[in-house]
Amino acid sequence: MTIMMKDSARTRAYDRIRAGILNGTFPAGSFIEEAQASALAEVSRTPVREALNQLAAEGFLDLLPRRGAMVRHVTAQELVDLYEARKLIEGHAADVICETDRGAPPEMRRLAAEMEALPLEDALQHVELNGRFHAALMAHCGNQILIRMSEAMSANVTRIGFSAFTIDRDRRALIDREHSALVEALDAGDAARARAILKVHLEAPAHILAKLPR
Amino acid sequence: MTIMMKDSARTRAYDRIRAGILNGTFPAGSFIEEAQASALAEVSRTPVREALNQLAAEGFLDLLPRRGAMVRHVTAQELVDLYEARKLIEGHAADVICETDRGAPPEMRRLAAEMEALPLEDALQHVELNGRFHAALMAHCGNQILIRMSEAMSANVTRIGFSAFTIDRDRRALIDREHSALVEALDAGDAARARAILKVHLEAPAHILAKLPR
DNA sequence: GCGTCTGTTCTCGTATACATGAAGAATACG
DNA sequence: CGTATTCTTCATGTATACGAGAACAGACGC
Repeated sequence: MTIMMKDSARTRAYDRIRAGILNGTFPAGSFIEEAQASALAEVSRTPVREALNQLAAEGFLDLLPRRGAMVRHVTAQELVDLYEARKLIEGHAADVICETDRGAPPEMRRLAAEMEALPLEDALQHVELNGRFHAALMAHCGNQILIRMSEAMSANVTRIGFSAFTIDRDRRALIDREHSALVEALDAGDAARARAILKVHLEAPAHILAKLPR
Repeated sequence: MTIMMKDSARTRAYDRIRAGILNGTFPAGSFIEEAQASALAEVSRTPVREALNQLAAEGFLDLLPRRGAMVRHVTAQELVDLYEARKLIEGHAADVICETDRGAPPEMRRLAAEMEALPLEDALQHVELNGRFHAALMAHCGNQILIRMSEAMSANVTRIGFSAFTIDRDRRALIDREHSALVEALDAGDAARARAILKVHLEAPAHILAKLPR
């Protein structure tokens, strides 16, 4: 859905609950009680329920009838699936950009530079910018449906990123290099190279993260 | 989301409103008033609101703050995008099936046969079975994320199918033939042929429907 | 005659009260 | 002492009441 409203009670509830899931206040497997969330967001249960519904639609929660809203475990399989789907969809976007032959979108280059310039301790910002880098790629695929799907997935990618932002120096340098390489491939209109880069860029982390104890 | 509940007020509201959108009770561009929907589903406004939220998440409605829920127009561009996304995702599913080399899922063959045996006047059933045919293809792609995306899209595909179920005899015969050809290609493990069939199978209707006056 | 302003009305957004069903604890029985 | 059953408690699901903002219509001024 992702219809962003100005500043309603529902939005506050959504934001705070989502943050709570990301930062570990609501750990995976636990139940979010409506009264509890209601107190956290300082609103009544009605907007809380709507926020929970939206979060369930985005894959953060499982709504068990008469039981409540359980924070979903991100399974290893789901993680692999998620990155495979991204590879498929972003690969398509790369194809389209190469076909139009107008080079990489300028935001991608800007974001890649920004990420490289980031101090190592700013891991959260790195995750955030990474999301925007890939969003910039998708934004030029010319297909609103795929863009919406990508947005839906990026929520879960962010979630994983947060839980695994203890990325070492080498790994982050690698990510940045792959981003630069992708931008160059797109500029050259070399679809095959772009796909190859996306393949390693999106396959490796999936398998590394999947093996992580969680 | 697609969390199927047993038989709650929310489910009744969802089903009836959805049917109303499909059958034209709520035409595109019109506003669905909560009181009106509440009377239609014979439940109170609370479950109606939750149903509207879900329908908005699935792309049926636009929720305008302080205005109401407007039934979305399906634009020609959106239609083309939708079919392109399906081609991408179902093409991937075909690849996976061909790689595993276990042939087409038996349900696909069964559904294709069922569709061919259908009397011409049973257009609604044809649309329904068509959805299940493609769902059967997706079910074997081994990626839950892509399956969920496909389900989300199939709602809109059904909607378009309903609005355009004045398909002539020749067109339906063509669809059935393409389905059979797809099953055969999958059985042969011929990924390239399967993709080619999906290409025409999913590109043609998009452009035909996009040109339709609506 | 037209534009604007204001008042009314209608619908949505939120809060709260009530009903229903499930989970857990305590007790009784084997 | 262990197990089954029942009762209590508590959270969710649903209904309803209330307040706020927007659209529309009528009247007034230009």
